[in-house]
Amino acid sequence: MYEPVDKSFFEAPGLELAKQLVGQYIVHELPEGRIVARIVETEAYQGPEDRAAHSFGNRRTKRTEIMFGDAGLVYTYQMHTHTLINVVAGPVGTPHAILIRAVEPVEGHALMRENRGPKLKEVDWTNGPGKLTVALGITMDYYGHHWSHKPLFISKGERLGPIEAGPRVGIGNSGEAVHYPWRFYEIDNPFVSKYRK
DNA sequence: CTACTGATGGTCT
DNA sequence: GACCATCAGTAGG
Repeated sequence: MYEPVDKSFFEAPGLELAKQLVGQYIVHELPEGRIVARIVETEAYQGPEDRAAHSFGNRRTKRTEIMFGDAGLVYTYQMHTHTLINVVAGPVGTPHAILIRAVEPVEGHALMRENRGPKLKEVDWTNGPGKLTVALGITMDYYGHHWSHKPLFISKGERLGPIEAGPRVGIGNSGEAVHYPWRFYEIDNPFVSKYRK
């Protein structure tokens, strides 16, 4: 069924990996059941040159430390009241990361509905980086986990439609980096967090 | 459909 | 004490 990808999957350069992640499955195996979701939107953050990255200028703190480690590690962090989740990219010492911005439910719909609340429509369960972690049951405890290991892992999926590149979301004060087209998403997929004019 | 806004708490200086 | 890689709500076209 669903098996983790090989560790070597994560060795691609940051921008390449961000594109390749679109279409892959995130699988979370919980005692209550299995949740599977397809990645439809990602963003690449490439410290130390990227003003918008937490690791800009090789800033190395308790929070960013994991990005200096192996590709494929899980980088979680808190944004206001939400948990956001990333895939570490680049060789050891290069603090790149890919933010998972939106996914599409594949399996475990009942669990996701339970996690997000019975009043919400399915499209609102996972169409944003802070929403999908709640839906999938992902917490800060996964900081430093590896995406090739159970119970939370990336599994081979399929690209269903063409993807498009555009500027990243929510990084207002980042100078030139604001315009870099480092956001990748499946065109017309209803779970993509937002479309720009 | 878009645009704006208040709530929110962890992290870093 | 400032700064957010956000969300849910509301108001209006």
